[in-house]
Amino acid sequence: MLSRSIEDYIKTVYELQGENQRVFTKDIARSMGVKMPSVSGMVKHLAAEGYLSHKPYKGVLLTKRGQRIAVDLLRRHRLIELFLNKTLGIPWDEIHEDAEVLEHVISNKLIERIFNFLGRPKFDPHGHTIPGKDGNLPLSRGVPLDKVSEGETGRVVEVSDHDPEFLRYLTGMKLKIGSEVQVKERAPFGGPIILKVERQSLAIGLDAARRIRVDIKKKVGKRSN
Amino acid sequence: MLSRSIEDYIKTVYELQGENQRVFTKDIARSMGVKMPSVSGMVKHLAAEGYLSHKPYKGVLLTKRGQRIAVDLLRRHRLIELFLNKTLGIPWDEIHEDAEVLEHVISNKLIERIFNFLGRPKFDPHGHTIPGKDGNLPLSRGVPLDKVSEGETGRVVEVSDHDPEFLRYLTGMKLKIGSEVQVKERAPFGGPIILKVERQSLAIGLDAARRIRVDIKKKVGKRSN
DNA sequence: TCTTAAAGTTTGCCGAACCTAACTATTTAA
DNA sequence: TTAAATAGTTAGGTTCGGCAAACTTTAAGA
Repeated sequence: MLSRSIEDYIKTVYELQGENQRVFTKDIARSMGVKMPSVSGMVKHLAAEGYLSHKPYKGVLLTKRGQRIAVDLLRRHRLIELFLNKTLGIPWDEIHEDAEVLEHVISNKLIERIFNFLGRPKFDPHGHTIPGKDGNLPLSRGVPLDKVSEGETGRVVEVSDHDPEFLRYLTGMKLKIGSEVQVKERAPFGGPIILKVERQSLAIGLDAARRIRVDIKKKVGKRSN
Repeated sequence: MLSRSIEDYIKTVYELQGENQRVFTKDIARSMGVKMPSVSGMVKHLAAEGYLSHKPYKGVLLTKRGQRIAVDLLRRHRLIELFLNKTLGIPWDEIHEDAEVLEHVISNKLIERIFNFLGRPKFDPHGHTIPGKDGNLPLSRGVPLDKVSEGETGRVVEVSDHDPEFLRYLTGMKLKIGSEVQVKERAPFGGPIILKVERQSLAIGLDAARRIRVDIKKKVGKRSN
């Protein structure tokens, strides 16, 4: 049985490493709220156990074994979020912290019961894909909103879940999974993106737009490319 | 924040102390699966923190403060059991171990949400009363089945939840909360009790009978006492 | 190139919660 | 009443996960 702490380190590296970029001691320390020597020590341990590879002074990279643990945690996390949301009606900006704790302690048996109870779902309340029991993580749908060109219309399919403040901001603007949005205007020099949502006009910052993924609606009656 | 370990010690003392009898090092050690020196050490710590009083060589007793923590845990435990049973349909012989872990990590906010979701229930799936948020523990209903006289009829209202084997034994005999039972015969010298359940005759050992509480049905047309 | 700032590591320490071994108090029974 | 058995405690050690202080490596700029 892996300790809570070890699981958290692996998870943090997974989140920071993005598209397989090396992850540095300082970033792990900042993200976990511990000091660098603690990270150095744990990294050495995790490397010895084969969860990640470590080039001293050059950062770490998860091994297959480490990846698998991180993806399993992600499965747990997302199923727990969906479960809390569906049963207790806990809003999407409040489920993350509870799931953060529960993902480490809920038994596999319970997770599979939850999975079946929820009807073997594909997405969590933020629209994130739910990894399979086999460790397979389906690709995200859609594209980041900040990549969408003027005039295009799409449906919100996924939003970043780490910052509750951001989720409340979305809620305040009536943006949710499934909302239809049209990009009316993209201000230059990193300026806001002007959206049309439910006949309302709405300005949204670039940082926020990057955290929203939309499925572009194919224009009918016009061929693209 | 109390550690998992501290909460478990307090809970164990609570369970062992019954009607305010002193609890001994050996019993705590056996019940928790640790060695006696670990208990001595922790007891000293818990006494210093005011959770229990300790007379060396003479056992411990929870203080008001300790009692309160134990009862809060009991509330959490029972609400979690009921929640898992109601939502996921987990049978009564399997909910205990999950609840055992979850009671330590689920936030108060989540517990109160669960409480409301369940309709502010009074009993868990084993018929145990659920303590209030204020630390008030309602009395158990009914009387132990081994105290019921021959000829009397009652309804099962509560069963002990610690031994899954026992719960499966009850399930196998179609005994559940709400079952109507009549004591047909009580064998002498600690022999079995013969019950009538759903027109079936059924022999049940004294140890089992002690773990079942029934609400005696007042005989109509006859005055008692 | 050389110096300095930043990042990373090593060393040695701490507290929590466990352990074994050795010692002490209490209870029991000869 | 006293010896042995049982229960409890103390002393000292381990592992885990964290820390500060001191040192090393790498990167950046003069």
